[in-house]
Amino acid sequence: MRLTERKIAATLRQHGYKLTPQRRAVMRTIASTQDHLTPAAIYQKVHKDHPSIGLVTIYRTLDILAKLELICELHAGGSCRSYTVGARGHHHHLICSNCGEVIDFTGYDLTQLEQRLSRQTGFEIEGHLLEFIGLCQNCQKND
Amino acid sequence: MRLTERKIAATLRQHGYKLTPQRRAVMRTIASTQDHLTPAAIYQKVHKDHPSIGLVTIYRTLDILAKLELICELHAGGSCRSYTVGARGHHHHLICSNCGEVIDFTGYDLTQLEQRLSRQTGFEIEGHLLEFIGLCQNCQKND
DNA sequence: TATATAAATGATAATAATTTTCATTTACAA
DNA sequence: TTGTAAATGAAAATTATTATCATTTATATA
Repeated sequence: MRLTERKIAATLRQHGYKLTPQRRAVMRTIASTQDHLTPAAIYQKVHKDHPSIGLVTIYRTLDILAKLELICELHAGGSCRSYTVGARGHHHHLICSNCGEVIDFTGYDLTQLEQRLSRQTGFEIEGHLLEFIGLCQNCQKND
Repeated sequence: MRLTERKIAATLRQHGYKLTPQRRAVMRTIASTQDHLTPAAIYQKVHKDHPSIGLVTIYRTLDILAKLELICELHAGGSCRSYTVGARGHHHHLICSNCGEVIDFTGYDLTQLEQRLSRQTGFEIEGHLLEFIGLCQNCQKND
């Protein structure tokens, strides 16, 4: 099922958010493409039709839509990074969203999936990022 | 096999990078903990013993170590995000590191792994991030 | 339909993270 | 020992994001 502007509007209402022209514009822009857009790119597109809309409103709207899971977020390198020694061999991360604790885990192999994707898309795959986000035991208690 | 300072030094040399006291200090700091550290955190730690070292050098050193795959990078929300309509149901991303094209793929289920991790670590898992990075067909040609 | 009100907006400033520039210093090959 | 390319530090420039606050507006309800 394709995500429609109507669907987004309804969900906003359900959660008590107002339906403003600015939000409509952002929704329409995101729904109009399959591409992934950065906040700045969305701002530029929206700005053409609605020159008075502010970048801040874009950010606020994106936060809401992401919280309602109407849009999804991805990270493609760049900022917000942290580092650790690279445990030899493959490992992935489990990150506490509250305190930031990171647990490495091993023993999960994505080779097959990688081959499938490579075959299906023609991509030459260089690497991947697999992370789970959640609350660690400690932060669950102190909630 | 644990990553040692010696190992890091050798790899640097192999790739024609000089072994400076500043790089030693960064390496020693990263190798001394299992935690994941942000560039700023690494800077603070290094700064105690070597007050003259600059944050810029930390960034430069991290870039090199990451390129040589001696350390690994993770993204824990925050900046560097982009958005798309959330295709209903689960999907993950395949991102071209050159042109930024994003392909969504479905049909890969991480539920079992999630349950295993939850059992083993006590985490209450809220979500995950699975992305493959590579070169799309087009960018492979124009190389 | 008018209106009260909480929510949303835009402008601006503030903060944070990262990169660039460039003059100076330094590791190391010869 | 020395020449040279590479690395460094300081400072400024970019870029991304968030906070503040006075003004406007969507919408529930009278």
